[in-house]
Amino acid sequence: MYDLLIGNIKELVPLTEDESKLIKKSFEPVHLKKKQFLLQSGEYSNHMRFISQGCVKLYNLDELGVEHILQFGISGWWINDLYAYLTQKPATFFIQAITQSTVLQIHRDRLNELFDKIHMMDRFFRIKTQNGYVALQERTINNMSQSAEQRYLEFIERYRDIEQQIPQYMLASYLGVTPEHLSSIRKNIRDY
Amino acid sequence: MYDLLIGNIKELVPLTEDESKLIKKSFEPVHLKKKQFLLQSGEYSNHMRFISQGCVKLYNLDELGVEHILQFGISGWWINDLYAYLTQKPATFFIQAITQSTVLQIHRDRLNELFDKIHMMDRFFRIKTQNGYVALQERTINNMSQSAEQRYLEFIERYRDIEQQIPQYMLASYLGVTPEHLSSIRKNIRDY
DNA sequence: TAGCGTTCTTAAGATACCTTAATGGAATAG
DNA sequence: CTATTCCATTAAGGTATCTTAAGAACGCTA
Repeated sequence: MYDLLIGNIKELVPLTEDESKLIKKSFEPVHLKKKQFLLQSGEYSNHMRFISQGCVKLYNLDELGVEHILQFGISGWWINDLYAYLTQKPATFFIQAITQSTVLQIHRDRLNELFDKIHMMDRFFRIKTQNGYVALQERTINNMSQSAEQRYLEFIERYRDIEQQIPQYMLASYLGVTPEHLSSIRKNIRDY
Repeated sequence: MYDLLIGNIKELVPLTEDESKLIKKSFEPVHLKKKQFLLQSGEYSNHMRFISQGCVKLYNLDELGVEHILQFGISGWWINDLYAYLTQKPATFFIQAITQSTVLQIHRDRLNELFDKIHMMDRFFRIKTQNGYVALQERTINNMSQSAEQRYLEFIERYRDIEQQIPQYMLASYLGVTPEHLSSIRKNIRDY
């Protein structure tokens, strides 16, 4: 369980054996049943979270109560309401398990200790956040310049592993269209 | 000119006098005339860039040649084709001056030296990127859940200083609508 | 001062996507 | 095993936004 986490970090920065041990000790596992919440709007987000197993979604509700999925997370991904975590303000997002999941989480205080003890942890999160930023930029550009059909086709090609774990209406929410419209897009594709 | 840069860093992390000097020495100024390019698609982006003065835009062109503005940058902001910078692949974006501008830039090699010499530089860019990520997440949510009119009103309230430096058709591009549509939105607002 | 490029506006017709409502199949709970 | 909820599909009518085209206002520059 912890091997996936340490491996994830070592992909980007070097760690000594002692540092790896210290990191492992700082994370605690959380087990989630399907539909269980890891975070709800209004709560405080005091942990950085790494998905060890399963599939979760990060979403918010607009004034009309409509759900907008900002991000999915599967095994090997980090997920959080980063704004709430950084500012220590109440969360505006929900994080909920789509399937039974296991998450490794570290409290902010402990992570800040790691930042001070291990220079490479600062670097790891810098690079990780940079990569996330780049991915989000690309999504933004795609949302601006592509039709819903193009975005759908790109998603299923790129994230086949996620598509197979989520219901279609959640994918619709992520893509920014209604489930009905996604259904009709799929029909058009079937009919060539 | 360099004071703005050092001040920008010291807002987030502490620096010694020596470190500040080292940082200043590592950045070089670039002067841009209106419409001049700082980076063009296809080129390599080997510098991190800080806008000291003026106003620039980061955009790409889609298959039809339509311009999509991903980000504006004004005095005190960082701007880059981060993907191209990080991967050392050819840029897919353009960075172009909207008004006469001054940019301070640092070469990747020199920045990496700073990362090794000054732990706080890793932290600075970690925090800076986190903040950028959070802002981009919020924009993504807004794009998914709000009408063009709501996005326009939010932009002019939040970024009044940018709005006053850019032509309206560029704002339309940033908001993801046509200039004609933005014009009609403004007409509706005038008429209440 | 005239002329030209740039930017903004207006309007008509086209299209992508939404809303609502109804149906049937699949998954889940009791 | 049955009842119930959840999910995907279909279709009709509505709305937001786009496309195209034209003209007006503004500011450079010759």
